[in-house]
Amino acid sequence: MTDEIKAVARRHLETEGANLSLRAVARDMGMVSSALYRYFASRDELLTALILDAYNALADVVAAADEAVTDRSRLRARWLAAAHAIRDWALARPAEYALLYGSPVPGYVAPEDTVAAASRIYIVLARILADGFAAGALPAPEQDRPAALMFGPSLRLADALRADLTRTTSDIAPGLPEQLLFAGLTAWIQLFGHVSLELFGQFNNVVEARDEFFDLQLELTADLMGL
Amino acid sequence: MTDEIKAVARRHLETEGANLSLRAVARDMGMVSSALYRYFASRDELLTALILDAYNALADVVAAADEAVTDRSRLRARWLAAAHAIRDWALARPAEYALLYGSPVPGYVAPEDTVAAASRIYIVLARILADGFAAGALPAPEQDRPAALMFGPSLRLADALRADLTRTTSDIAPGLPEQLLFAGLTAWIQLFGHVSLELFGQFNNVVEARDEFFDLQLELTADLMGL
DNA sequence: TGTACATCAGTGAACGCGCGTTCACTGATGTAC
DNA sequence: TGTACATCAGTGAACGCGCGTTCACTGATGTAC
Repeated sequence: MTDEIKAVARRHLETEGANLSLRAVARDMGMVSSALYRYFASRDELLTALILDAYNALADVVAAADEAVTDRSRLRARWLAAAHAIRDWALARPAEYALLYGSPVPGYVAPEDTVAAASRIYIVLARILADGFAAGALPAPEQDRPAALMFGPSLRLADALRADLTRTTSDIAPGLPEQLLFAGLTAWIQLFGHVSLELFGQFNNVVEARDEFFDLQLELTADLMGL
Repeated sequence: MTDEIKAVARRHLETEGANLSLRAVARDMGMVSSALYRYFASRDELLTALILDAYNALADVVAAADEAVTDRSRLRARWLAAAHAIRDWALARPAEYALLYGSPVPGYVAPEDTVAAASRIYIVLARILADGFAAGALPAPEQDRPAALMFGPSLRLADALRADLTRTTSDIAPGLPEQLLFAGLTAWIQLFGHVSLELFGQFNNVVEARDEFFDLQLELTADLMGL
């Protein structure tokens, strides 16, 4: 029953954005609005449930795409599969993607429990790098490989940033060198930046062949990480 | 007078997001809500005016930052200056940035005239590449330079994408080779992706040393374009 | 097999609020003669 | 210098709507004896 409410609410997100209306949801279900309070204590709680579900659905989809690459040493294939899964999911459920990664909903503050769900996807992505590092398949920062680009003498990490990377590494991918995490964050920005710009309409009148464009961008990010 | 209304409305955007309320704006100005209709025909028209102003303000700031580099051949400095101007502006006016580049406002459709304003900033950015190309200061796609990364044999541009690039080039930076535009688009995604993710809270608990992080990302994008 | 009772999903009315937009109006200011 | 008129910024009431949340309630279903 709460599942049905959430399904209807998700449908409303598509047209109304995050201005989710309890009454409208109830109306769509042929119920009276107060009936929803048997299942959710407030509008914000319903919104939180939707956000949690979305984070988890996305993480599931990405983990499945990664795990579908049975030869775990094919790091590049794993990255491409995971990234495609993210974009496909986002294109299929734009409103839910916007809920997670779009402009913050005014007046809504995400409760603590969303943090863990939000980081699941990052753990999946970081594992690709961590596996590669453990297998010795990623280039060391010094080597003359594409990924080495960013670790030239002029690109020393400041102490504060190094501390961030160390902390995030221990949260998400214990043992991963900070330079690899940095490369991963760069790819992350490129990936989510791409999907967000595309979804939020910034590609209109600029790039229409979006699948091809995305594929090329992905190859770049894979090079950047040395996959 | 319309300026004062817009100023108050901008203040409201900060707290309410795009759920801008005419009545609230009027209240803040000590007026009755219907008085606003002497200046704006509807709520959407006010929103459009705010969006236009924001696009123009951002483009102005970026153009000024670029032009402050008096030696026009210092392409890398010009790119860094422009990019910093974008981020600084976004951090100073997060709500207006979100209005332009965040999730679309449900039910609001931008009228035609916003398109020209929206592309001004791209013209400024593309001019950096165009100047560099005209001066012969940018590496040819074949050269063994960082920017050449993305034009290896495995990264052929599909016809549809090539057509997009040609069209966009003629809109924004006539004469610019499509490979350079592609590099520019990649940098654009990295830049706006970074600013959006940062502003929309995705860096929380991940990267706190954001200025340093941004600087490093920018160096990367500059390398990528061969500046 | 039948009665008494508890559970609990959903109802309907109400509270108090906010919204965009319209419309006839007031009343001050400026202009023309 | 003084009167008549036009302009026009802002008013106030109203329309019709939607919202989240509360509360006492109905009435069907299941359980206990």
